[in-house]
Order: sequence, then structure tokens, then C-alpha cells
Amino acid sequence: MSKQLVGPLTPVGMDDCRVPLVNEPLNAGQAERLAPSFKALGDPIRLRLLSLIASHQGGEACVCDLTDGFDVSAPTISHHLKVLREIGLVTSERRGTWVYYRAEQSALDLLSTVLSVPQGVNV
Amino acid sequence: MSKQLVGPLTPVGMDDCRVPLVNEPLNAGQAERLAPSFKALGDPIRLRLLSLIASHQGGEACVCDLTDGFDVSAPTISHHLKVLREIGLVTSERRGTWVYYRAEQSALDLLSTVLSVPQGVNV
DNA sequence: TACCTAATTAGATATCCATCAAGTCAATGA
DNA sequence: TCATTGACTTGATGGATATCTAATTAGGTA
Repeated sequence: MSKQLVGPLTPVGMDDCRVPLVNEPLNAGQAERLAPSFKALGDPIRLRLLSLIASHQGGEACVCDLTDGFDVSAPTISHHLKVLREIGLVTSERRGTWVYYRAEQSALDLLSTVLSVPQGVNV
Repeated sequence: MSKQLVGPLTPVGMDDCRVPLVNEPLNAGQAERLAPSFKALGDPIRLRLLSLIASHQGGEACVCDLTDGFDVSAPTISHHLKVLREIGLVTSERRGTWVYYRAEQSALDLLSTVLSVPQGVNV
């Protein structure tokens, strides 16, 4: 099995959501499943955390790598990481003393697709 | 001037934000300018409204086309449209009795790019 | 003018959420 | 066993927000 032939996995419960919203109207169910993910991205600290994790060497980052550079307390960082984790944008794993977070690229890719504007739409 | 050669315009104040967040960490300023747009998308009614507008025949929709199919009052729809408009995801124009909303594709495209996962990132 | 419809604004309210201090849990090492 | 460090949970609080009803603005028409 060659990995590069495998397409992006769809996060659970999102099977029918991988469609550009400019193509056809989202139905109520799709909108209610997608909105919480965008809401999770709707905080500047969470956006930066996600970007730090996703762009970090090796595709993962230790919490200890994330707390610097923010003007909020450690519990607040922890809270935001929990929000990202519960919505499925990141996963976490404890290894010894440290906890590592990894971005869920399939979830990002799905949201990117929803917002994408295919060439020639509504021209 | 041939229109198809013109790339997507960048919404004002977002010039340096059209970068995938998996490429490098967003700085605080970028995150603070991007987050409100995602927050605006973080409500299922607004997501559906945007999708209805963006996918509508001609790329625009009258408010009167938008109020059906929602379980909320007209002022609530109006409130959500205002949020989308103030963040720059849609524009509006009155024509006679009716007000028409149009999706700002460049804004959608920018957000899609921010969430996109370019091939080969962190492999 | 008076009236009707479309859409928004104003004001009130209930709920949600970001934040912090304090406390707790987990792993490591003296 | 105790102390230390990393990370999270709990509980409280102030501010934001989604929603409604009522009132208002704007355009069209008799």
C-alpha cells in the first residue's frame, strides 16, 4: 500500500460535509455538524495553537512548546487545547512527563474544502 | 482586461494572512485578524445563510429567499446577515423593495487557503 | 396622504464562553 | 516517601452573543 494514493480520511460524522458550500446549500444537519469546528477556529489563541502544532517539526508539539508567547495562563491554554481536541482538530498523547499534540490534517482539509471556491462557480 | 487572469483579491487588512496555517505558525496579529471570520462561520444558521447566498442562482440572493426554512424570527436572520456583512463575507445592496446579498468569494478563498494542507507537509 | 410589505434597529434576557486562582493528577527523581 | 515539575480540572466571574418582541425605516401603490 502506497500512502500517497490514500485520500484524506473524513472525520467521523462528517461524511456528507466534504462539499464546497458555494456548490449547493448546506442542509441544517451539515451546518450543525460543521459550525462547531469553525467556532473552535474562531478564537485567536486557538488558531495560533493549531498553527503552532500543525507547523511544528514532526507534525506534533509538546504543550511545553506551546505555552510561551501567550499572554494567558497555563489553564487557559489547556482549556483551548481541550476545545481543539474535543472537536477533532488535534489529538493528544502523553509520553512520560509530557503531552504531545498533533494536528488532524483530514479535519483541516475537510473545512478547507467546504470553504473552497471551485473555478467557474457562479460566473 | 481579461477577468480570468485576475487572481482572488485579498480582503482589506488580510494581506499577509493568505498562508496555510500548517506552513508556519500564525503570529498574533494574523490570528486576531483571521479568528473573527471563523467565528462568524461558527454558527449553523450563518453557515447555511452563506451557503444559500453563495450557491444561489446568479451569485446573489434576496433576503426574502433566505427567511424560509429557518426556525428563527426575521430579526434573527437579519442579525446573522449583519454579522456576515460586517466581517466581509457577504455584501448587500438594496434594489427597490428588496435587499440582495452576495458572497465575497475572495474572503472565502482566503479562509480556505489558511486551512488548506499542501501536499507533502510534515511527511 | 394613507397603507402595505420588506428589512432592519432597539432593547431586554437567558445562555454561553474566555479567563483566572486554587486545587488535583501524573511522572520523575532525590 | 517526599518533593518537583508538567498538565489538567474545578469553580467562579465578567463579558459576549443568540434570540425574541416591539418599534422603525424604506419603498411601492392606491
